[in-house]
Amino acid sequence: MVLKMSSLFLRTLREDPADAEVTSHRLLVRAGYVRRVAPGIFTMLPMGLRVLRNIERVIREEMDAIGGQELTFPALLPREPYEATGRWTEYGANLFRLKDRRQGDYLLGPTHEEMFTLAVKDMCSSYKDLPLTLYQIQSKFRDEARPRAGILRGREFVMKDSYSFDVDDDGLDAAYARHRAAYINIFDRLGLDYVICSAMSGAMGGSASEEFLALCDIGEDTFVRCANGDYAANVEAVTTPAPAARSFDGLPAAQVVDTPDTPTIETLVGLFNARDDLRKAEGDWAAGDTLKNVMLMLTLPDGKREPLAIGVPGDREVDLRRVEANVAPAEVAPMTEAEFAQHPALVKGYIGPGVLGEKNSSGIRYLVDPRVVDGTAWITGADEPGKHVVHLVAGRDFTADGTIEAVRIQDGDVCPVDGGRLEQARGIEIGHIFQLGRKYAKALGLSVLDQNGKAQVVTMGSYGVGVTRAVAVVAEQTADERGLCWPRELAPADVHVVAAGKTEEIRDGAERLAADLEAAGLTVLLDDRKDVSPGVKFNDSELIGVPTIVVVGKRLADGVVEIRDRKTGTKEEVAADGAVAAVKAAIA
RNA sequence: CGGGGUGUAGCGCAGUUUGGUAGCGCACUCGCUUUGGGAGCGAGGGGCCGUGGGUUCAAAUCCCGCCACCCCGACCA
Repeated sequence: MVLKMSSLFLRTLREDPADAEVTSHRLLVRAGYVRRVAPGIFTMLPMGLRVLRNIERVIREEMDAIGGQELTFPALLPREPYEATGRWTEYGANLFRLKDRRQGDYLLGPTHEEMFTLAVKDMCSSYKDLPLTLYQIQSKFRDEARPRAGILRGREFVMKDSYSFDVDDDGLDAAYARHRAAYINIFDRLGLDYVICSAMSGAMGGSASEEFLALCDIGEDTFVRCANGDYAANVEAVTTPAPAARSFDGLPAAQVVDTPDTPTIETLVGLFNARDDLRKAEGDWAAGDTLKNVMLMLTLPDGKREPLAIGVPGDREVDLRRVEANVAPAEVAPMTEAEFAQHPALVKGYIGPGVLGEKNSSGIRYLVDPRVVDGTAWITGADEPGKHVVHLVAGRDFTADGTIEAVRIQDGDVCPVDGGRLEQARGIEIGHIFQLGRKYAKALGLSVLDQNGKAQVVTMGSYGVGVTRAVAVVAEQTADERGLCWPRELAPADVHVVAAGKTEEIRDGAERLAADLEAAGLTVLLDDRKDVSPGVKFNDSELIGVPTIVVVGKRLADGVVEIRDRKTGTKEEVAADGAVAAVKAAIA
């Protein structure tokens, strides 16, 4: 195929569009791949569509390779199935809802668990029909509060979603593993730099869950990884290795101390360090030796509110997103003054484990950071104005109701796998695999008969790839200061032939070469525009980002054309009559 | 939903402070020249200046309201 730029529906922009900030958005618009229609809604122009289709092809090949069967559900869906699973309301404002002329409720599908589940219910009734993996590549609709970064986060976007159906948990594990391997193949073939992160399965339910995050500074997800490369996790899902419990032997008795004028943890620690009689066994007291108790309110799905106290080392902040992930589906907010007032046992600024806990005077559930293990000694509030308690030992002087991952993760935190140092990085979620379990099958009545003729609720896995997003992420990761720079597998063409010069010889030579390359099975982008100077064509070729560029120009008279590598910038002169072979060699 | 910013030609912008014929660059059309890194000269076409009201002899410009969009945050795949 030869795409002639003289007639191709393509227009490059000399200047950056004013509304584009991030690299991929800027370049995809400038190079004529996409156009914005409305916030978070984009048109794929011919060049953009070619890249999108290439990504889809890679995904189809890998999904088919693990036995996935492709189908397509409508995007316009009736309310009822989503009512049955509760998502008509639970999905919230992000769901595009609409009415038909008879006032019937419809929605634009944000994801299709319900439809897949019902389709399998419709078609399958025996364990012999399973295992089964179905997938589709289709437009999804989510009414994002704030679409951003061009096609990176849109309100309409193409997604590959697949679902596995198994009779038992072993089957689900196997399906999950197959998808994981397929996703690794997909993202490797897309040439992406990514990590696989442990993730929370969240409100969707289910157990195992991993996210594929493409490394990217403009990414919306923060994750941590171990410097040794053996661990990566979404911040919500990071687990803190609990230190071994220590013996109580030889620990001083707890002691209540007057602590006037200690408004901050620093001043508090300073006071204790200044008192010889309150010395720590070794070294000085530090902020991390204090136990800070943070009061929160949970809002449960049924609307009930419930207080929660969280104890963390004083040098750490509480990360509400992590708390929320761990108490899902409840929502979390700091306790208000009015709510404080309803709990007389709480002395603001001096709250300690003395009153916290379901068995103590406040009756408030008390969860602590995993670092608070038996045998650790703390400085914390004494539940009286102006007083703190020191040498308060966990397991001896107080017991919490449990532990919770609540502290904001910091660089240097300990890796739960090998004890190495964790570091934070930003990423963009391009794939997510997780074990849904039986939630949807149960809600929609999907079961099959097993060998014994007994009905078994089917267990499901759910696996997604953001296809539109992948276009942006690949652009983001590969672009340089000159423009886009596609990996071969995804490029809108195999080779970009530039006719640099307006003589008939040059134009004919370029057209002949394009035809020869086409005959050799390559897709060719041919810059045959007349009245466009070579400089413009060179710049456009670099902006557009086809990986191999062949310049047919003044040296054609000597029987020579130039092959350029877009990524490295290297140039090589080859004989014009051997150009096809040279290009094929460059591409291989 | 909170904070900030911007709406003027297809794109990028000036003009608004101090009211008085709507401009510049790119792109587009025609002619001549030019042709290996965003060519030159000449001649053109294209605007309800986001929107509604108000002030005024006169509003892109001043006043009030509304809307849209972008960015940051919250939220979310």
